Amino acid sequence: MDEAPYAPARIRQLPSWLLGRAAARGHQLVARALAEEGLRMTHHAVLSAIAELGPVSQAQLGRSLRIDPKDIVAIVNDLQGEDLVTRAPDPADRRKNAVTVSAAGRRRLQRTERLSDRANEELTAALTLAEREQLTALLTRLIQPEG
Amino acid sequence: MDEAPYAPARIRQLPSWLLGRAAARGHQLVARALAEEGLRMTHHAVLSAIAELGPVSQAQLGRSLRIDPKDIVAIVNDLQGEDLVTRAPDPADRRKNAVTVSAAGRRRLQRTERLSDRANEELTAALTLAEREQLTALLTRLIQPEG
DNA sequence: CCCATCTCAGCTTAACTGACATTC
DNA sequence: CGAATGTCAGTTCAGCTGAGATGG
Repeated sequence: MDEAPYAPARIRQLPSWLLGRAAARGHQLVARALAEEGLRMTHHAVLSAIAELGPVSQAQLGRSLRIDPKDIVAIVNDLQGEDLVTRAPDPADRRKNAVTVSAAGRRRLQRTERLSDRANEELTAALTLAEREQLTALLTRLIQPEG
Repeated sequence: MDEAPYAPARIRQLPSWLLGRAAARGHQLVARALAEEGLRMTHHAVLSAIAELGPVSQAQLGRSLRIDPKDIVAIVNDLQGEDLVTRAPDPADRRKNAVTVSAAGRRRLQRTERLSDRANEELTAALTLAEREQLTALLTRLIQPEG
C-alpha cells in the first residue's frame, strides 16, 4: 500500500493545486527568514511598496499589491507601531492617509530584502536562471486581471 | 498620488510573492466552483487521491499530497461523515487505516472534477496550451524536495 | 527500544464578509 | 446624491505546533 506512486495524477496536473503547494513552500521559506527581523511576509511586502511608491494612500497600496484595503489597515498599524512608517492625513484629499517610510523603516527594509532574496533564491534553486524568468513571466500574466 | 505605477518593482519580481497571489486567485476560483457541490479544495484533492490510490493509509495520503497527516484526519472525518469514503483498520498493519472511496464518493468526484477543471481553465485562460504545460512543469519541479 | 501511525486540542497567517463614518 | 477612503468586528481556510495513545 505504501508503495503507491509519488503523487495522484489527477491532482498533480491542476494549476491551482500546484500553485497552492508551491506558494505554501515559498511562504514557509520566506516567513522563516523574515521572522529573524520580526516581520511577516505581508508586512515586508507592504513596507517595500511604501518605500517604493513614496507617500501613498492605503487604497493605492491595496490596489498595487492586490491586497484587500481593509487588511492594509492592520498592517500599516503594525508598521506604524514599530515606527517603520508614518501615517499623515493627505492635505489634498482628506479621506486619504499619506503613508511614508521612515529612516528606521528603510534600514529594516534593507535587511529584510536581503533575507527575502536569499529565501527566494533557495525556493527556486532547482530552476535555471532562464527558467526563473519564465516562471516569473507566466505568474505575472496569471495574476493580471486583463490578459 | 494615485497615478502610481501598477505594482512595486521590488515585490513584483519575487517568486514567493507571485506564487502567493496566483495561488490566492486560483484558490478563490476553485473554492467557489467546488462550493456548489459542498466540498472544499483540500477535501476534493484528498477525495481524488483516495479514488486514485485505492485503499490507502492516511500517512500515505499525506505524503502523496504533501499535506500534514494530522490535517488528513479531519478531512477524512468530513468525507466519511458524508459517506464519500470508508475507513477500515488495515489487517496487515493495525496502526493504519485503509481508506477507500465509496460509490457516492465516485459520483460526487465526477461532478467536482468537472467543476474543478472548469475553474482551472478559467485560472489559466490568459496562457496558451504550451504555456500552461510549461507552468505545470516548472511548478512541479519547484515543489519537489530533491532536484 | 525506537519508529510509524493516528488522534486531539489549540494557534497563526492570510484572505474574506458586512457594516459604518467621513469626505470628495 | 453616488463613489471612494478608511476603520472596526467577526469569519473561514490552510497550515502549523505540541502532546499523547497504540502498534510494528
